[in-house]
Amino acid sequence: MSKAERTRQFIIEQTAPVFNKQGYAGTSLNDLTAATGLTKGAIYGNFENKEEVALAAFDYNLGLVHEGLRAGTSSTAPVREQLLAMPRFYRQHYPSLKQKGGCPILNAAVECDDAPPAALLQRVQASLAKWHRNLVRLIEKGQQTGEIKPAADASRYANLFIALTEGGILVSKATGDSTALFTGLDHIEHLIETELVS
Amino acid sequence: MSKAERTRQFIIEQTAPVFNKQGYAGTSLNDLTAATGLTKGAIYGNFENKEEVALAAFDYNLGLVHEGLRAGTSSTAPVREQLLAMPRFYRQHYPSLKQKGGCPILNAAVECDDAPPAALLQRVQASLAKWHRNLVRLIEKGQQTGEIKPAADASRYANLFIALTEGGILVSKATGDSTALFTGLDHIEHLIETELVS
DNA sequence: CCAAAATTATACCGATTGGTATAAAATTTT
DNA sequence: AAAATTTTATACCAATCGGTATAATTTTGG
Repeated sequence: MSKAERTRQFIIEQTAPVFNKQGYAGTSLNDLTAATGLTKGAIYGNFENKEEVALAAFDYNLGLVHEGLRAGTSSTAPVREQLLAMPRFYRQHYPSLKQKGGCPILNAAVECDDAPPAALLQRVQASLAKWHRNLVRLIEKGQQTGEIKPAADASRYANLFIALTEGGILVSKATGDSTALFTGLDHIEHLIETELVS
Repeated sequence: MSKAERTRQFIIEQTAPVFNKQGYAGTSLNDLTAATGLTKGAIYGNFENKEEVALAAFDYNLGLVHEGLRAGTSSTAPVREQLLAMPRFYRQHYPSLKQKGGCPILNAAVECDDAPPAALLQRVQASLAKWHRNLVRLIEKGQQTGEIKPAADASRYANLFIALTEGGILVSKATGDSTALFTGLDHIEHLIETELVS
């Protein structure tokens, strides 16, 4: 790992929460130098422009969530357990997520769904599609093994789980009260237990 | 209505969708003059500063939604009908809302939950609290009249309805596919019919 | 219609924006 | 350790930022 690669990683790690909190357009180069203690020269020696730092920071922020979600369960565990791992993760790690600026998909989606950069919107769309796809695959796998009711509409439940999670994070973050999120997570667990698990 | 009052209202109406799309910090004075065809002099003759325009634009955007919600039902109608009016409103008016930049509460909440202006965050918190309070009051009113099951936790359902709506708007706006929102609205209606109405 | 007042346009301000050229410093290779 | 290369710091650029002072223009009241 060369010096430049280490510096590049350092810049990403230090600026990622700043981008997540202030937005990708709302974060200035001054913010980046302040967060890293480096100068513009160091930043522009490792990145083409500000957008490239922003995109790398988004990937990093998303990776943290993805990693935490994956760490909560095993792909060999019962489907019920794998499904319940998602609300459990957000319940346990919401304080940490909140401290880092909240859900990166949520923040980035609002920022770029009506304005550039298009590259950020593409990442948001890809991550939402992946999240949905993973939930659908998991539910359908459970239907094949008989763990999940065969009549359940996998795509519908995936949409509900994502909306309840993101909507809950939004409200809880804005109000400073985690009740809204936890109520949504409770409901996700309730749906898993009563409408999905056979 | 004086000339200045008309101009002030004109500025608000013309810039409100721009603020909602580009954000309140992300909209420049240049954007305001471009959207109105006026000059800085006209804008600063009617507003103290950019933040005052932004706050007025948020109030206007919120008022449009509030007005549409209120127009969909009567306070003398059955509680079931009043509750169902909310998902029905979002189902019917989502294209129009999307065109104007989406839900103003959602957009403003993400922008100001980790950064100034504090005045915008206060408005977001107040509007979320009001939305929640209205739902709770409506459900509890239904419980007093026997229209709603007495055991139902009003606050919990209010949280679920808000999260499902906001989360659905977020995902649908980002993906360009209204399915996510409509699935959430379906579920709200389902909860009203099966768990609230007695 | 005229004069006083209110409203809008123009020109400008310092500060900050993203970005670059180049020099200094640190790393890597020999 | 010296030389070659890479990496970082400094100084600067034009453009844009929010905001203001003042002049030109409209409205408004008499």
